[in-house]
Amino acid sequence: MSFYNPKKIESKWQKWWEKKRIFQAEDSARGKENFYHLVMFPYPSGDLHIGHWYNFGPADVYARYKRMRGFNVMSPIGFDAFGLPAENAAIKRKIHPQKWTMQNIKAMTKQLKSMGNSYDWSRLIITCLPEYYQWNQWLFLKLYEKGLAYRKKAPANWCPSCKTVLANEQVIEGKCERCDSEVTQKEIEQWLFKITDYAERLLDDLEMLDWPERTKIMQRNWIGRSEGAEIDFPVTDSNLKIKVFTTRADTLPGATYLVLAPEHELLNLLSARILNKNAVNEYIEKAKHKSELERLAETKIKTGVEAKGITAINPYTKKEIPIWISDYVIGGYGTGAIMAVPAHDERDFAFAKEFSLPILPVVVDGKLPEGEIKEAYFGDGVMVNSGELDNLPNHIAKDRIIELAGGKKKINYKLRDWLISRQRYWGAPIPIIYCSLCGTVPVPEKDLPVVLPKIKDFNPEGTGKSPLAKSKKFVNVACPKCGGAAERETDTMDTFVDSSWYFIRYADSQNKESLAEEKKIKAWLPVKIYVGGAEHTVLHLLYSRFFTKFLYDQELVNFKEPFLALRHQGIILGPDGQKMSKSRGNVVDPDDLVEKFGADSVRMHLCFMGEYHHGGPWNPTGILGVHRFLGRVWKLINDQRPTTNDQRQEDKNLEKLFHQTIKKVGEDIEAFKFNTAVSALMILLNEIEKQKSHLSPAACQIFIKLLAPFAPHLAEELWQKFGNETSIHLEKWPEYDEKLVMEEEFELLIQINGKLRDKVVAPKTISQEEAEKLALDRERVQDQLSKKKPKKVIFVPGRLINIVI
RNA sequence: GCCUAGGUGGCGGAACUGGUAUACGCACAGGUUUCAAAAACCUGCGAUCGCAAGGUCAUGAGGGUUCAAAUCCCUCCCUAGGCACCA
Repeated sequence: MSFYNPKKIESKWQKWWEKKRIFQAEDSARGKENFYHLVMFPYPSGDLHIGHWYNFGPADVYARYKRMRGFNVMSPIGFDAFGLPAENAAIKRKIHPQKWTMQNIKAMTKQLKSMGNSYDWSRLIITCLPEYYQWNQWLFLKLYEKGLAYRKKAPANWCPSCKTVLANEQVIEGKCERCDSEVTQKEIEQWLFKITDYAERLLDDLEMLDWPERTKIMQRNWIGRSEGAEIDFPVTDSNLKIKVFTTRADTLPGATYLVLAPEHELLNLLSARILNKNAVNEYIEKAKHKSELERLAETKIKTGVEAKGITAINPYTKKEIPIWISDYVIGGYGTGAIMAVPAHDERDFAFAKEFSLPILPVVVDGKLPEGEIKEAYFGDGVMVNSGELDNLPNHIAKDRIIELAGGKKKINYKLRDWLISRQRYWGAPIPIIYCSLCGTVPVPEKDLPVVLPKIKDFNPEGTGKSPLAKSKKFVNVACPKCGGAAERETDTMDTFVDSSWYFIRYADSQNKESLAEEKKIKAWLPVKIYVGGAEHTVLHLLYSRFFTKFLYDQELVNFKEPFLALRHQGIILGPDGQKMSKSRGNVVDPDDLVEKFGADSVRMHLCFMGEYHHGGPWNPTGILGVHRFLGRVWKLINDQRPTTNDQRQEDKNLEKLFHQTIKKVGEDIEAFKFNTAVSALMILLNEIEKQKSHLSPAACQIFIKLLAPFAPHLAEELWQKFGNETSIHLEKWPEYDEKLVMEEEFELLIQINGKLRDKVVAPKTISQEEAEKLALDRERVQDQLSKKKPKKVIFVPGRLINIVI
């Protein structure tokens, strides 16, 4: 008798699966429906951590289950290989980003293979290779062609000391992470994708997705549709107008001043008329030192300055009102200016209080408040202080006011265009050439890819440009139009561009002629189920949806949404309940666990830990439970491996439990409730052991099959010990008998006044009369009743009877 | 401040549509086995009163609805994740 030794069997089966190409997905398989199962591809940061395992392990349980349910499953894997850490490593450790990245990929591939997941490695994608990113560039050109890629000045975090652009991540409390000097905003020419053109569709199509409701809500909020009106406020003694967006046009009569964002263009146009130029400029300068988040986080104290010398006219009341500047108004949202109605908006109210500005109520519920106004009123009511519209309900007055003020109705979105320019080396070059004669010229398709050149110096250049700008060989190029001297764009693309379409590439990852062959796209896409972290609820998922819709419009794909179903895994914290990090020293290394318990135990423990989307602190001893369980399974099957002509039958109750377990495990995997599926298997094993009876070969094989998605190596070993020569993972999932799942008897609960007093076994179909009789005959019930008459009897068929006295 | 989840034994967590709260596992305690330890196996394990039978109390706190509430409603407290003062 051998002991369960995962080390002996796991690598053996991993190699066998690879050799036999068990998990390589054919583009079509006879009689089988294609099923595209996808996990979010990892960034090659160095080591696979337990969080990766938590994402990939249980997701693979699902993939294997689907395969056994008769689907032709494709489960691909790859690496999201461009990004900031590689460039940081280059600067810090003098190692080329390419080398660093490829080293990490090599190490992580080895770790990934040790998990024994059913990946189709033949479809591997590495986004930093030209054969991948040329299609990034190709997509850029398509977007450019359709007017959806454009260039404009946009702010970037700027460290004046390092003379470099910083990512948000590199700004720590408003300071540069390297040199600690204060970060400011610098306006530079950058490329953007016009995702806002798709706002409506991105919002509407959420309806058709099987996604977690909270993820949909977050996307809806991010897109942020609001219906309102645009109203022009003429500037006094000028032809200029200040455009304002409002959802509460009914409160226009109460707009007692305007507030402009510090970056509002009008401040430049009218700077000559501003009397307190110094104070205004100082305020604008200060605002540049705040990140948008900081500006918006200052909830209580409002700052601002009046632009003295310029005023505007309220287009409804025709009254002259002052113009203020404050950073709680954001340039990038709406029109960058608001009409302030302190009586009916909380923020305006706080601002008006701070600077003693007039507060004029125009909508009241009941009668006009007397004396000082204590808070803003947001509800509905009737108009007051509004001239001819007085006494009209505000929602009726709204349209009249828009009309009278010369405004027009408008739908506004919070969503902003997607800024894809990165002033960095380690990314896909943007395929654009600037010619002094021809202007902006896209690189012709035939010249793709624009290969990222190998350079040696990754330190910032000092002008805010990418380190690529230092490579004369790269920059200087002949204009594709006129042949004259021209220069290449030196910014690279946001890595989110790479990950916004990678799921399509898996359908045909080796294709050299196109992004992917149409036939193959049709065979596999859209993704049936996508599994990954909740940290991607907005950006990655929204960008992927945008790309898909764009490709749909170009008739390059035939589906509108990339991921039909979505599931998130939770975050595993360190044993101390804190986020895992190397500096805290609370990182759980999956390699150690695999070494000690085997991959099967690790993945099964991750399944068993708790609800999949919850996560939580890592329990260092908990894994022993499933490890023991697998050892017991090993012993059970090995001990009583019977001959194939064994005709023994299980006892009735055990047979019933088998069928119930088949049902439960299948349904739970389908619902991503891996924890209760594992528990059901444990209950079944406990019962088998309790009975101490030998199992029939059929029962043994059913048990192994149920275990196969969770502990694939162990299951394969036991399966083939039975004399089977084909992989268990291509076997059919066992069926259950609906009749055997049903119970004929149950424990009737007997309650008195809602308290449980007794139980009695009864047939499932027992009627109320019978149940009542049964209950009232019980001694314990008689004692409780003690001659009192039941007032009321509640009977829940198949469950309980409650006697109220 | 806003949005979204959550809060159940010593711990991770179960609990269908409101119907046996604490499944399954960890830890712990006692036992079997052993020269011994480990492993394995068996038993016990929410709190409290009781010799026991059994009772009473417990799902963040407080109220409510109901024959019956972890589950539904209201108020409050705490934790996590997200955020964009969005006009």
